[in-house]
Amino acid sequence: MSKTTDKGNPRDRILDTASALFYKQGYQATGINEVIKESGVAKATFYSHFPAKEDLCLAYLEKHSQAEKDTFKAQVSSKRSAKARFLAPIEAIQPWLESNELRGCEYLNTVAEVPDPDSPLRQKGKAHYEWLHSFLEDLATELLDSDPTHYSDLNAKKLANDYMVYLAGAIALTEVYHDTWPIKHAIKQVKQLID
Amino acid sequence: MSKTTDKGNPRDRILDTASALFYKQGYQATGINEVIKESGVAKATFYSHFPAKEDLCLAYLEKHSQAEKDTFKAQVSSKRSAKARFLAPIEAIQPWLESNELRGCEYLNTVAEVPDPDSPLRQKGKAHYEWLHSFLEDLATELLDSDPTHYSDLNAKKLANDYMVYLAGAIALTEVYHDTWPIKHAIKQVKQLID
DNA sequence: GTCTATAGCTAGATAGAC
DNA sequence: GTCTATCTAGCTATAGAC
Repeated sequence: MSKTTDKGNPRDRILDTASALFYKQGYQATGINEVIKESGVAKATFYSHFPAKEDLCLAYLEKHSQAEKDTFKAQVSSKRSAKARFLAPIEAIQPWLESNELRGCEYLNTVAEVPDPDSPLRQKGKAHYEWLHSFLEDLATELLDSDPTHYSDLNAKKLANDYMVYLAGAIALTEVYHDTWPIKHAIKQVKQLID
Repeated sequence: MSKTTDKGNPRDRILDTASALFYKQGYQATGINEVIKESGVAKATFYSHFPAKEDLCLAYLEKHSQAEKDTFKAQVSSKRSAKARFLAPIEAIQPWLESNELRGCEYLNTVAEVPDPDSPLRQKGKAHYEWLHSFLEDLATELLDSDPTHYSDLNAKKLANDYMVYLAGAIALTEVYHDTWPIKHAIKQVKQLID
């Protein structure tokens, strides 16, 4: 329990602890005292880094958002063909859901807990989905440009919209059913969209 | 504020109040004291009807589930063609979302707040989606049987899975974006599935 | 940065008188 | 069924000593 053996600076310890708890238990169900106790910092230290609970949750969402963007970009970069690059994001989601006990998406879950659409927390969630949306639209454009004749009846914007709905539906239902069939189905369907 | 002018018996008043609050504010953010105060009953009266907060939430989910089943059934019954009947559920969802300030689905929202997949609350949510799933599969089967030649390349089970993913994705994203484009897109896509 | 103490409030739930 | 009072516990957040 000595402070020196704990990895990272206090702020990182707080954020890592809070991230795990917010994701596992939810925002409202996680208390500040719990975060402080588990991260092993003093109360004043906590409040010097995060003036309020909402700031902590914002930092958690931001951190996960950055990590997910990096993961998606890396997955896409590792593929050569435009088709494989297009499919990379949704294919990365299944193992991610499985490694998180099918707890679903941190942004969808947080949005569900915060009724006010103007809340900074919801704006953060929306911003992440908007980033993903434009990321997928870029991949769709790249795919369509790679073989204009073959994909002449497809539209990049519409394809990206479709991708988003499949993706969100699969994540939400995988959590509801606590079963992977929805994400497996969505992967098949997104493949079929471009066949 | 006199008790006699309040409509309904105490249990109904409690349940109606709680339903509105749970849906609008969320499960964790809604307090028992708030429900008791707003419904105008005594504390002991409340606890005689609902031994714990979870029981109240279960009753709320059950009530909404029954109402939604009735709505879906009525919408489908009002259509003549198998195609219109098939599309009725998702077409009913857009006005429903709009009339609820795009707050989304009570089951998706509750599932997001309750991490334990074995919780009675989550089981209730799952059961509702399973009912809808089989309802849509019946409509898909009816549609395919109505013109076997035309729909020879479709499969009712797969079609119902697809319908479910579109539907859940549209509801979740409509809440995230606080915009109706996802449900509008999903309606178009489900139509296209059977064209 | 650390610690303890605590304010001020609200939560879920219970008890007793009527 | 009604009411008020209250218990225990937890919460977010602040203050003061080191």
